[in-house]
Amino acid sequence: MAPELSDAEEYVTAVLDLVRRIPPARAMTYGLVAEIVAETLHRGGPRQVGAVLAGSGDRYAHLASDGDLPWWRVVNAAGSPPAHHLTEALDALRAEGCPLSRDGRRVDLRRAVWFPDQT
DNA sequence: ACATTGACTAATT
DNA sequence: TAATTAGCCAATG
Repeated sequence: MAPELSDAEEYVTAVLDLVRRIPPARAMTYGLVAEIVAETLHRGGPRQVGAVLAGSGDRYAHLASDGDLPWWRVVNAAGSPPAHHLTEALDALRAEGCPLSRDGRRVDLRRAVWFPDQT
């Protein structure tokens, strides 16, 4: 059976599980991820989601299940990927055909945004 | 306890 | 459209 998780681990797990479900060529915003998670855990905000993804490679590596985390599908409210890995994220998004703005520097959220209940 | 920090956001200019 | 500002929530030291 599943091991007991601390509150922090529970939150991290919820975020990672949701992000893993984002289909290729689609995207979610930090705020949207935070809302969905908060529906069940009743805590956290956009900045917490950012903190989880920022630490998914080190601090939370033990919960990140290897490296299969499509972190580039989570962008800010303006559609921009994290500044630290901007080009890498944009390359990945372009590669899977995610709708981008005309200048190709951000996701066209009007077309690409994904909600968990729409498969 | 308190201050700082951040892969955020919405409103304002 | 881009820069600034104030609010936000929880982790960290």
